[in-house]
Amino acid sequence: MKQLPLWQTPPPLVSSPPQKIFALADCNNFYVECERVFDITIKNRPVIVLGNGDGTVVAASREAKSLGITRGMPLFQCRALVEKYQIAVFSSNYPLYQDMSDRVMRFLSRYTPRLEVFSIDEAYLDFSHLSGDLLTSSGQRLCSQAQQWTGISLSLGIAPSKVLAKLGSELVKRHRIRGGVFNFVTMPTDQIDEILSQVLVEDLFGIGDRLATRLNREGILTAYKLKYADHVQLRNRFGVGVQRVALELQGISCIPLRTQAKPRQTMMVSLSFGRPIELLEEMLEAISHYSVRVGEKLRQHHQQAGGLSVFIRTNPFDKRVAQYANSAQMTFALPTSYTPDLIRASQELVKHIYQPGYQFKKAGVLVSALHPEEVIQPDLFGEYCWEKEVRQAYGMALIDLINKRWGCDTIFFAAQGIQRGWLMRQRRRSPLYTTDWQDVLTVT
DNA sequence: TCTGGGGTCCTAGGACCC
DNA sequence: TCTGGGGTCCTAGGACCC
Repeated sequence: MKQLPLWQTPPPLVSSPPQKIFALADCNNFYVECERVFDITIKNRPVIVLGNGDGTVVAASREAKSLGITRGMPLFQCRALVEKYQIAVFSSNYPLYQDMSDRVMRFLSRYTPRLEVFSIDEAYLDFSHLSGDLLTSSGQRLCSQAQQWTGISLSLGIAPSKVLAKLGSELVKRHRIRGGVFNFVTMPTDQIDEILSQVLVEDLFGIGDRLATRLNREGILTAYKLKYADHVQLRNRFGVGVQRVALELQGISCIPLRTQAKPRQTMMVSLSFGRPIELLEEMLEAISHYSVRVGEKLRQHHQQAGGLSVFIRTNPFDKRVAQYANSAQMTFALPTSYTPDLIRASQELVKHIYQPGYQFKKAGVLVSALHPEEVIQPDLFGEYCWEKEVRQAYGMALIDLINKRWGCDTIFFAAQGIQRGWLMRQRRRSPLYTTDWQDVLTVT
């Protein structure tokens, strides 16, 4: 007879576990609002913010959206609108946005210690400790205080799952709900279903264009249809992601709150050039320049890279020129964040994939297999040398310090080039109001 | 003339091992 | 002559997110 183990699995809980409650705090038109906090002349004007290289719109104010401008639209397509309606145009100012984001997140963390910073302008909060009748009022207080303390307005969705919470915050924006809160938790099921039947699947978090098209072909057009579709079928035909979304729509939480930031697995610097590059020499400069940026990022996060890859490509939108794209990767014998190592590696890789006669528009350097820098894994063949490691780390720290104090590229590597005619454009960036003493606003 | 940058997760397929 | 099956790891590519 089979012997029972000494320990027994505890019997299942009779009562169901306490309900989880998520709140998604989403900053409204975040980049635009960041600009508006420091420039009152654009409070009521339409505003757009352009992506790196000033090529496309990455954020648009409500006024700009109502004129027909959408996220992702190339600037040249809306230039006429910009002039006609005197739209204020900004290059993106990431140091400013990141700093404002940090302020918002610090503010949110006063409301709950269990907070997941999901993106630069969104965070999930654990609201499970609040009783049902307090959810909406607490949320409203949070929104008005955020506006007051940080200058940024929020949309808050409260629900038993992340997908529903996200949808709630979208509904706040779509219907301009006063108080800034949409609460699914205390809502009866038939009312939720009524709302879900008016939401298209492509508007759900986790369902992009491709999946939406495939789901539509199967007759699943609305969130309501997805919620009540057969899970096993969903999983087999569309993957586990879609199944999870369906369960989350039922209020069954499948995507947990991640309060501990997962260490990054990759880091990338990839930018379009201000003008196309043809010469290998220029490509080597650009790729070296990107490698320097990657090195700074690695050291800032106290990480070292075990692998590195580079890619180069022509402009896929330009049908008149010959197209070419390629990438190459390598592994370091020892993980490194030492810039000369990164430059050497990426230059070697680029030499392998570069082809003359093409007009290159974009390139990138990606580091992978990241390790925390304090973990050292000496290699089998004794290449590791502690003194050398310390000397290199010291050198890099010094360069980083100087560049931080006196400005980016006060000290730079010759490989980065001096003219840098290929650098991306960024003509309309606002001042670094919060991260550079020289740009602090003065009131007179 | 001019079309973003930086990530994550999942899946399928191949290599390898026992 | 007959030549397995299952697990794990890695990688590339696809899909998604903001």
